[in-house]
Amino acid sequence: MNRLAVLGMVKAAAKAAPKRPSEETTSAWARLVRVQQSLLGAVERDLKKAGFPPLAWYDVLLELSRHPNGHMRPVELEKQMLIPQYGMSRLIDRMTDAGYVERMVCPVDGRGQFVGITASGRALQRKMWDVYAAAIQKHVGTKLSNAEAASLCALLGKLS
Amino acid sequence: MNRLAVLGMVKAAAKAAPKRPSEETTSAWARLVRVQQSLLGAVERDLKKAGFPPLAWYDVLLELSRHPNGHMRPVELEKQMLIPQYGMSRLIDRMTDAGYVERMVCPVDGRGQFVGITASGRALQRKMWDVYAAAIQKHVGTKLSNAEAASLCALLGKLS
DNA sequence: TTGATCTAAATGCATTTGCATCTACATAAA
DNA sequence: TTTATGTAGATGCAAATGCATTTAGATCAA
Repeated sequence: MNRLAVLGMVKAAAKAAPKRPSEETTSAWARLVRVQQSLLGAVERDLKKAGFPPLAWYDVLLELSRHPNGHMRPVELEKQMLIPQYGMSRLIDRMTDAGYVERMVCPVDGRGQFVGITASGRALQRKMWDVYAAAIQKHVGTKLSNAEAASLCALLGKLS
Repeated sequence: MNRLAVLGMVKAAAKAAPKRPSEETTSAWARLVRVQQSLLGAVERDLKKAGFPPLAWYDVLLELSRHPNGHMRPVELEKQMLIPQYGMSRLIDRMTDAGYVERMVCPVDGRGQFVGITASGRALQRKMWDVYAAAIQKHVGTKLSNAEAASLCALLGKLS
């Protein structure tokens, strides 16, 4: 964990230097990085304190649980979660060892595979959500009105 | 790096369950995590592509360069950057090996030390800022007006 | 077909992170 | 003082990550 992205001075920005962000842009960036790091850290700590695995595991379980038969291709998961290929491969290793997912043969592509969520994976996802939801509420819900949350969401949407 | 924080369903939120975030809150959270991860990844890639070390190094250099004599206590840096003590200790190791900072004795506390930025550290900070600034502009500046950036910044401020 | 190229996934090896502990000095209480 | 407790920083070891490469199957062109 790290990401602090503090800003460099913007003094020279006025003199028509190309590609220099405005102060508003720079401040927004700095705060985005800082706040997200701090919130994410807090949420991860809450999960760990409750005895749960990291958020990445939850993300995998949720993705899988939302798919038709509870299985997806690793490639899909990579794209969805923005995790590199080898990272996903090993995450699946660990979650398989823990019994929350299982590797299955992929009928449509001999190179590929399906990763399926197990019953205990579904159970874990539900239990984690209790804690995760409480953490989101504590760290975000109590600090923004619904209207503010909605506009934050909209602004962030422009950055995608 | 990972953080995807997808949301769990909020169906039950209406029935007065305690501590459940609203949909607005949950969506804002999900987008915050996702967008920040994706932007930070893009910026880090830009830096690496330009042959520079990770953003954390820049953060250290900038902090140091902004302080009176170019030095700070490691503890201060930890607090500023939200990095754990052992993480900072090792980051300083690496940056010292690379010649960008140096450890100095701390006159006011025999346990502690000062970390000072070197001339080549200052030079690196300036060169990195060129690339970093361009990246911020590309990934944020071109997507938000100054007014939007300012209100994003304000909303994020409420989350601290 | 056959060979060239592309894509899915795994893996060896080096680097980084996390955790727990340790050392050394500081501070405060007896 | 002496002793207990607290704080700054380093470090051994295990786990996770990043990078480069490999294997195996798909796809496409000749």
